[in-house]
Amino acid sequence: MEWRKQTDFVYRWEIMASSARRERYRETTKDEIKAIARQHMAAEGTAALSLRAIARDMEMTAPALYRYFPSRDELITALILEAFNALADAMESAAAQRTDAAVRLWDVIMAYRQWALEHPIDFQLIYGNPIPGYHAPSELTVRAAARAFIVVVNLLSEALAAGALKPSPEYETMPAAMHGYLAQLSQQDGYDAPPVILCIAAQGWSRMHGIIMLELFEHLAPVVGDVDGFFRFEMSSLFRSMGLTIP
Amino acid sequence: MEWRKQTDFVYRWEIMASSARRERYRETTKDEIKAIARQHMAAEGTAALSLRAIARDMEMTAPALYRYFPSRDELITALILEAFNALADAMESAAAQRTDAAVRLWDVIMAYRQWALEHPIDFQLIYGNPIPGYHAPSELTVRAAARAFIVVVNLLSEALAAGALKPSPEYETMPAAMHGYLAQLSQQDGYDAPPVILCIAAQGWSRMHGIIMLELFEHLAPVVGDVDGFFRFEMSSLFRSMGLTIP
DNA sequence: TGTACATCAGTGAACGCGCGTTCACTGATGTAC
DNA sequence: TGTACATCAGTGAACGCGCGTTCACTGATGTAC
Repeated sequence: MEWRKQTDFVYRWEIMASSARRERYRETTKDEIKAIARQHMAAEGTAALSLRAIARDMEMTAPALYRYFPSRDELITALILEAFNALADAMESAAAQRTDAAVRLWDVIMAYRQWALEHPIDFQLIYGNPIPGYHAPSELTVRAAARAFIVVVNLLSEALAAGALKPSPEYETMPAAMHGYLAQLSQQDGYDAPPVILCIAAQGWSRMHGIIMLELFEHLAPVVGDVDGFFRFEMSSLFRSMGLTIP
Repeated sequence: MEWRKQTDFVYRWEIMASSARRERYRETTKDEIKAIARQHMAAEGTAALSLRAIARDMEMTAPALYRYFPSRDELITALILEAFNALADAMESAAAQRTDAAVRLWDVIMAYRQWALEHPIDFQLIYGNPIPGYHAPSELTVRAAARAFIVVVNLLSEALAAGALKPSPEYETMPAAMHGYLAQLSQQDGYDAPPVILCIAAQGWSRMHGIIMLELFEHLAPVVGDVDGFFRFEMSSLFRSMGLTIP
């Protein structure tokens, strides 16, 4: 049966080539589904996502979508994970442009807000109200969310090591429970940074988040007028308090 | 027609008494509708509010609700306005307990977060994703939202006047556009405070908001462990930077 | 006080709509030898 | 290379559900004199 092995090999090649083509087509269609889902959410809000509406826009019938996603919830999960990763990608690529840690940290912060403003729906999807009836598989989302946080933590660590970051003595007054948790967290993968760094990262993150969230829903503009200026001013203040020079 | 006037008077009394009773009943029912609406949103998310579901829970038919609210959107508006006012009430009452301005400011900040945690749905309703298909009448909501902000502004003004609040010189670097807007805003009713104060209020507000929003959707606990401690620590830091003593 | 009338809360049926999901199917494409 | 077979995308009908809103109505309560 020498020839059999031979032909088996050829067939396997052909299978691969063909199924790869099919696979590529599948991925394109999946991407289109997700893109249209995002369009709908942008127009009507995250909670308005509907398989039938997506199918209508794709000139397909609704059951056809079940070839690509086993249910509405799995589609939402895919969108959420993609959003978390896109945000982290944006931050990582911003961090990769320049050299100085403080400058890169600034770039990352600006990239975070920019991504949020350019993808308001994805931002709402990951950080806003949950969609009725949907429950995120937290083991997946927590890990995806951590990626973005780690970018900031690493830059802070770098700045600390370089002596650029000088944490104020007030961090010695950090609550004991929090310090304990952070000390334990710092041993986990991706988080090899002292509690002070993790605390600063959390502060920076929550301050950014507050402004962006208020900005996204138009609560901030009536109060400060120049939201962009306010954001930069607030972040400058944070940098100054850490002894970092503002780019 | 002397007697007519007499009876007219009596009748008007009776009308008042009866219609007042009916009016009271109407208000009770309206309150019940709103309470059940909140229950449903708490269970399923703000976007899941449904008149039919409310009616079912009240053992009524759905059309009956139209005696109390002309449409679903008006019910949502009522809920939003009530939430804004309840939050402002909580803050005002916290501000009224003690005497020292810094202490009262601290109390107000704690009351803000406490209200948010105790009324997560109302908080999402006013500060979270909009409900699909609903558009808030901004002329009403902006004014309702301002009440809470003004409480903080007034306390800061008081602390400034008393010499307790010492704004750092970094406020001189405030963006020009923002400074201009705040200067103009300060002339409006309720806002008689210099730009520095309005800027500090906005900073405090957005910092609180970021933490609470992340906390509400369970994003913060995995990062800092002790959310309560983190919030107090972050607010202490703000107080320290303003020269205010921490209660 | 009694009586005709007006007001009001609430009903039940209906309209027209949209939803997620299932199922048996068709027809095209790829696989096996 | 030709042919039988398997895989896969997509259809169309259906299930059972829920939604906001309208309409003509009933029956209780309040009003007017």
